[in-house]
Amino acid sequence: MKRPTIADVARRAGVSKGAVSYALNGQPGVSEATRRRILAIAEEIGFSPSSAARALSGATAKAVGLALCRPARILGIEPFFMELISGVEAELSARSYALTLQVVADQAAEIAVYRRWWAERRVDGVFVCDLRLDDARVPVLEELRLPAVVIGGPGHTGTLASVWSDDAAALVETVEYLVALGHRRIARVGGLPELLHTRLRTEAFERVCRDLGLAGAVTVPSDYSGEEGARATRRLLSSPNRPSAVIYDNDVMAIAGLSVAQEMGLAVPGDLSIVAWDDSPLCQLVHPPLTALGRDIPAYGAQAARHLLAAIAGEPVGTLQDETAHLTPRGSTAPPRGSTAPPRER
Amino acid sequence: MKRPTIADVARRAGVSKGAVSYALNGQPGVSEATRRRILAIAEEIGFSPSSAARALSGATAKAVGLALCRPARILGIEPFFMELISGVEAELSARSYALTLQVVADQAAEIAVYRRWWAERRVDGVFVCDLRLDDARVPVLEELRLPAVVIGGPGHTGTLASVWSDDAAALVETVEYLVALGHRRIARVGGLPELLHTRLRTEAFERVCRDLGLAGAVTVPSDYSGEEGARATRRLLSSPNRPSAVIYDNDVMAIAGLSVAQEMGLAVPGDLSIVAWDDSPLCQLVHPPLTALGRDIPAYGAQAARHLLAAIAGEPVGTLQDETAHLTPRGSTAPPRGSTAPPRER
DNA sequence: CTGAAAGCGCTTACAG
DNA sequence: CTGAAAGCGCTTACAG
Repeated sequence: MKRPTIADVARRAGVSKGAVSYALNGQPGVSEATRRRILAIAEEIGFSPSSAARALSGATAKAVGLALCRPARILGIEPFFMELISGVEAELSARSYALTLQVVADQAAEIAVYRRWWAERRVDGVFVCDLRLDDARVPVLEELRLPAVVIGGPGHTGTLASVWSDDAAALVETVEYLVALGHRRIARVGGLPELLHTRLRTEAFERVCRDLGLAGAVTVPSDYSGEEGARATRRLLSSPNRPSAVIYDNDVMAIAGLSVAQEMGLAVPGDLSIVAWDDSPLCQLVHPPLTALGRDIPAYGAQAARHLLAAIAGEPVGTLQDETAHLTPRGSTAPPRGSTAPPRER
Repeated sequence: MKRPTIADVARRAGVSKGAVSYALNGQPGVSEATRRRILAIAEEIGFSPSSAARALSGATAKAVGLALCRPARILGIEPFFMELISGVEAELSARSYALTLQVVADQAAEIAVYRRWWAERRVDGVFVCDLRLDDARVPVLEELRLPAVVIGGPGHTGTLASVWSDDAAALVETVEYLVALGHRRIARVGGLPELLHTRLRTEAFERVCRDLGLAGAVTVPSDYSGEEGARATRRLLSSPNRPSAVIYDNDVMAIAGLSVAQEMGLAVPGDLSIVAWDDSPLCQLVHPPLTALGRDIPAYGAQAARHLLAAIAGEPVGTLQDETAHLTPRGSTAPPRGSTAPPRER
């Protein structure tokens, strides 16, 4: 089957190629009647402008890029990215933008991908995930003047646009909730320490624990995998002053932690309360169901996509705050059991 | 920053644009010394050929497409697609191919996406997931002559290339394993009934149960969600002749089933054995860890990608069988407890 | 409101 | 082995 071109449409409509182009792009230069006739013919013969020709004539590539820098094992198990992508897609496809996805091994490879995309004019803009402190990607994207939206923050985004959610506030709320239940020994299994949002959560955790006079507010780092979640939990639970509550930086580690606790003969929530970030259907599949911090990730992705399209359109874009994760109490949290309550601080 | 073009490279190298093109594409027409010099200059000034210009000159778009037709909720929770994408990417990026991802609402939308991609010349080929019986996408792709690799089968792929895995054999192995343990009442919670691989599994299940003289080999359909897995399990376990073993078509439903069993006071594996498809890290996070059918999904994706690139290159490609899922016995399966053994058939 | 033409940045026959 | 040129299918000033 031969692909129809703009010339085919022009011939059948009895107009010039220019007229077809104007009609298709909603530009002035054709009468309303002609425009309608041209559109009908394009539709009839299944014409869509060649994205290559369009991009080459100085218009946009009508594509944006997303590079993901996580090993396959972790990518698969974290619902976050797929949910984010779903939300991004919903917004993009409504405006006929394509999403170009690339899985990369490390930051250097990711930067190389940005440079290549830019040189190839393959994308009009990019999303940046997993922001780090002094992130090397930020100055590169600024230098290339490639429109970008950082998914994360606040801060450390240079002059790039960004969307973020206040994890620190959510963490404080969680600690206060646990303290209200009577917990005094709270620990945390954190995500990758080099990620900014991990750092922000850790700082908020230490601050609120200090403010509330809680001792031993330790954060054990991890790579988000179930194995590390289990290992961290074992370490925490076998320490002399074991915590009565643990906050996990993702759902998978929380579920692993729940297993470990049960394995060690500790009742949840009787002996140990558990809170998971990234509330997902998984949290409700286990017993007891997990108290979790959740928010609408597809909506977050949609927000990021709108922001990026605005940046590409040349609109002034800055920092956009999305909703803060909210706590959904479920069966995995309760007041600490009297018999196992930690000794009162003195 | 101005993007370098082939003319910039040609000028600095003191050769024609044609020579640069030949050098870059490994074509004859330039001496080895000149080629090396040109490549060095391209590297130095960060030149990559414009994908649009390249695509427009009749070369390929250097991109392939993947349309996913599942709701966000399900996409996120199934590690399958992200693992598949990881494997696909590994192969594509090694050959500088981009992956264009699109989430669609239904088959009609998916077909529209294929037609648009084709008309726009946006991709050189596509992957087709979730094959159905009499799948409407197959004749469309044949008509468009858009290179495609169906991920699924066997059969029902028309003249399209495909990669598949023998789910029927894996299912038979699983049933035989359960029967060897002493189970006589085996049920199954299946995936979406309209998907071909669900159908093939169901047929294999019914066949092997008939061959082995097992009664009540029922398959309850589902949408792969934890909720439906839980509902189906409740229904199965409260039937008068409840099964002593259940096979689930994915890991999430198996975990939900485990929860339901424990909720209903049934011991796993004492009162109920559980087997999950799609062995994933999740299966080892729960208690007891789940006996599961697994295979290397990133490798499957890589295989599919190689196959698609071969099809795009015009090589004759057909049907490729990938490894069959293998059963990993873990704590969720055991001989049925004597007291709860089903009455002997007579 | 419409038509003829240049130009985007490549690839690829075609001469030399 | 190299250079000059056509052409891919659009968009967009520029004349009419």
